[in-house]
Amino acid sequence: MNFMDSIGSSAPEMVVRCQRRMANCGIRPTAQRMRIATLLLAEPQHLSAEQILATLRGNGARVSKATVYNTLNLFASHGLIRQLSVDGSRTWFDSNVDAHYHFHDVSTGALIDVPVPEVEFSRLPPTPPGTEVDGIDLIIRLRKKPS
Amino acid sequence: MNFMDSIGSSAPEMVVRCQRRMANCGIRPTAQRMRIATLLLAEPQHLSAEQILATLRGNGARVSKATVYNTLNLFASHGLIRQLSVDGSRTWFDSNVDAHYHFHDVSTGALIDVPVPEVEFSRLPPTPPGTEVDGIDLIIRLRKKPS
DNA sequence: TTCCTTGCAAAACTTTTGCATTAAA
DNA sequence: TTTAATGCAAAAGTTTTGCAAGGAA
Repeated sequence: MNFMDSIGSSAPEMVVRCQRRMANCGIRPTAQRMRIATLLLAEPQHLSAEQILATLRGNGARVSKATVYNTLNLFASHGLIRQLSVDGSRTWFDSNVDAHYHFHDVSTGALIDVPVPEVEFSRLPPTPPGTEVDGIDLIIRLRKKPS
Repeated sequence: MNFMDSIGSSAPEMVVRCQRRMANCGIRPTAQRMRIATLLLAEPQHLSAEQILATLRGNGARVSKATVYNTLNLFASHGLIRQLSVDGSRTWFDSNVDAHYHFHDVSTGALIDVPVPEVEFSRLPPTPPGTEVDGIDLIIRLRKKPS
């Protein structure tokens, strides 16, 4: 199976962009990796491993669950994607690796990006001795408004 | 087995306080629940279900894993404790139910409380239509300072 | 050939559930 | 006595791992 067979109906420029991003990390662009990348990196979104597996198989791809997890972990370790823990039930893989925050609608489960400029901290705690800030995970939980 | 047999060596005033807090929620103070409560609610801390099970059994208690999970979920649903998702590997049960945030030291795994007054938001995003803020989960990830 | 990747199945973990037994009101 | 809680084992859900087979360099 070659690359072009493997990527389904993805837009050519997206395919090229994924190849470039993977190459920048020294990740070999195999058929399965390209399918996962062109699906997840197509737009800013949050997908679970199971969703990715189901979508790829629905598109006729031959992919194993192990490869989906291995690939997502590989991508995350190279900063191509980000892993999110929202409620502990499963991991969400976020194609948006720019700094940003999240809304989490508890009633629907929806996860919505919040751009950095929409949040301003006028005060942050001093970090414990010997440590520095590695990143800030902010989840604004939402509920349905009663009225 | 009666209450006094069940609570191990907990300070009497802690036992009474746990009984009161459970009574306020209409939760029956059984032996296992009292042991779990007097352990977890003794101070502000973050414990996993497995840690609680191991500690209680180390203290000579007869408790099952199912009861630990059922009890922790019961406590959480009544607002006696709070569940935290930090890295998706497991759930942390937080005895501090006052509003607060967290440091998470990625290199050690340590979880440290950050009091509300130490963080100030000068800007927060408008909530999507029909929703309102239910709560804010803030985790400041820490790494070892290199120098 | 040599090294890396994949698929499959099994294992590992965390958490939940069914059901008979026990304890509490 | 009547209802609720517990323990155990099994099940369920997610993620990882071992290993043989397949593919790329």
